[in-house]
Amino acid sequence: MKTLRYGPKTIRVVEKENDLKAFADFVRRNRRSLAFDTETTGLNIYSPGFRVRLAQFGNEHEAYVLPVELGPRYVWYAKRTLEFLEEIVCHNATFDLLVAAEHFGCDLEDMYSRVRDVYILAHLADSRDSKEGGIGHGLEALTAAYISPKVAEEVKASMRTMAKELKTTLSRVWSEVPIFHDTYNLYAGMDVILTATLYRIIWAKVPAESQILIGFEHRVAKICADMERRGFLIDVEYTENLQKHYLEEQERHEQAALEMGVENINSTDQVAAALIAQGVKLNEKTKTGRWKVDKKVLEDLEKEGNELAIAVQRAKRAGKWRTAYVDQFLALRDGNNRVHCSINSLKARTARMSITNPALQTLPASESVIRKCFLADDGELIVSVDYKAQELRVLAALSGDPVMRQAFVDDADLHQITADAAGVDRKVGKMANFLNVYGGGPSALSSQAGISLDVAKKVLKAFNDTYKGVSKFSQLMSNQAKRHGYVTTPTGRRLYVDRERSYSATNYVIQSTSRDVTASALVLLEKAGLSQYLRLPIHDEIVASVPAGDAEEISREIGRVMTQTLRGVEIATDPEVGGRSWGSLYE
DNA sequence: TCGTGACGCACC
DNA sequence: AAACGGTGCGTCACGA
Repeated sequence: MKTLRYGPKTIRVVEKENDLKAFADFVRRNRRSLAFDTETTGLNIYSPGFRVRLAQFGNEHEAYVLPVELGPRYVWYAKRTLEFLEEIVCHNATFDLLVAAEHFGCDLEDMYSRVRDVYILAHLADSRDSKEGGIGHGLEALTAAYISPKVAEEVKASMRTMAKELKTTLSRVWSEVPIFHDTYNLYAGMDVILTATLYRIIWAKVPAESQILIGFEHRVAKICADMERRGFLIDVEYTENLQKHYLEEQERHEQAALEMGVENINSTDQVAAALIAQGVKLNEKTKTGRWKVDKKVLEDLEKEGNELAIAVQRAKRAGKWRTAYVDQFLALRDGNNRVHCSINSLKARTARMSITNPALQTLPASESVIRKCFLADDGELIVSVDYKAQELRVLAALSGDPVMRQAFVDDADLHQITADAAGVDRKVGKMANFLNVYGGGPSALSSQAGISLDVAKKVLKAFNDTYKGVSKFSQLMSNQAKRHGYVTTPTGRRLYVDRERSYSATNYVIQSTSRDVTASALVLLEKAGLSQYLRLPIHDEIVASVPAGDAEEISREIGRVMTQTLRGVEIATDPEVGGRSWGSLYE
């Protein structure tokens, strides 16, 4: 056994099977609670080359590092430990627990019932990222804020030195470093010691009114972890054909652009220069003073028949859709052609979820091509259940505005009501409704709707006159934000608001409460025994794959379970049954 | 060679 | 009086 020290902290590295006895004694002494972490070769648990290298367990003072890469005996000890502990403390539990489930054979549900995630606690304490004036939620940022900036810096620096010493890049260190490298082992051990320490400190930082959310968030995280693990089947043949198609299209339009003097279609500077050389008059500049060459500018030029604008647009879209979507789907699939995205069930400052690798919340919805890459399982169909006007219903519920509430009781057309009140088209009424949820002002409405500033002001005034309760509610939220620096949602979540942007308080509360409605739906669906069908949560929508024979019935059942009542307002759902592919819902 | 800001664009 | 909320990702351009 190798012993390493970092100040008063001790890291013991199990080097031989004989050392496991001491580890087992340590676990018995610390049965009540230990922090757990893994070191792996990469972040994609399901990619063919993925390996788990180390498993670490520790308390605030002492850690044990197990070289699970070296044999099943070490893996067995890690597994038994995870089954034995009364409490497992992690940072970003989903990753390490999915590793344990997939590579140690542990039961996800069993582990999650005993797990506490420092990431979740940190988010409940302050949901802001460091860029938004908060602390952030990463282990390094939390260590710097709550333990010591010096420790955080030293741990980070040690990784850089290690990469240099091994003559490799930071991203490759994790798969290439020798398993018993001192710095690597020290880092691995310190991770759990810091996690255990932060756990105690951050518990105390969660506001009293938010503590009710702790159990809830762990449940939601577990359901999302199940979805990640299940994965989403892709149509490989279709996706490969699409890849070829976009590559060909991209090259063809790039060639056309080249002949018109643009070498790099993604360089807005080059495109602007070429357009000006043609005698085109550009009107708008970006805030850093460069010519603005975005979709709208290019579309306007296309209407005038400008060939370069057409080529640039086509090439950009084909390139982006290939690299950001199609290529990624193929690269990220596992051996069974399933894609396992990462779902962060608690991400945004409003607690909204986010999905990455690939970003399945942001696939094009205007066309079905990209979503057609995803399939329901064999013998199943895609089902999508979304909330009807979720955020506006939540706004009606929280503001208590009688006109808006009644509109939803009557299932009336809220956008038309706003439009009629302002004497404008339904389209503008709809924009005004959404803009109000986003905290937008007259200039935003004016440019978005293509109406004059005066008319935009009148429309917003009409909105405020029609829904007086909403105006009052916005005032209240904004005043609370100014007075305390934060607002609290009905679910008990504290949301800090920038003082100079107090107008965003209403949006934060509405967006966050809406997220909690969808997150509650996941918990309700699991309780109802429907969670095995779930594929993705997309803000106000849940995507599922269900047996074809019972698709109609199951979709209605999912819709029923998801339907909730908030302060007397029904947050109603709209179940849809598609075909075999996800894209079938977008045709 | 890397990290970062700006820009643009995909979604709710 | 005026105030557009929340994400992820690819590329370019630039600087350490």
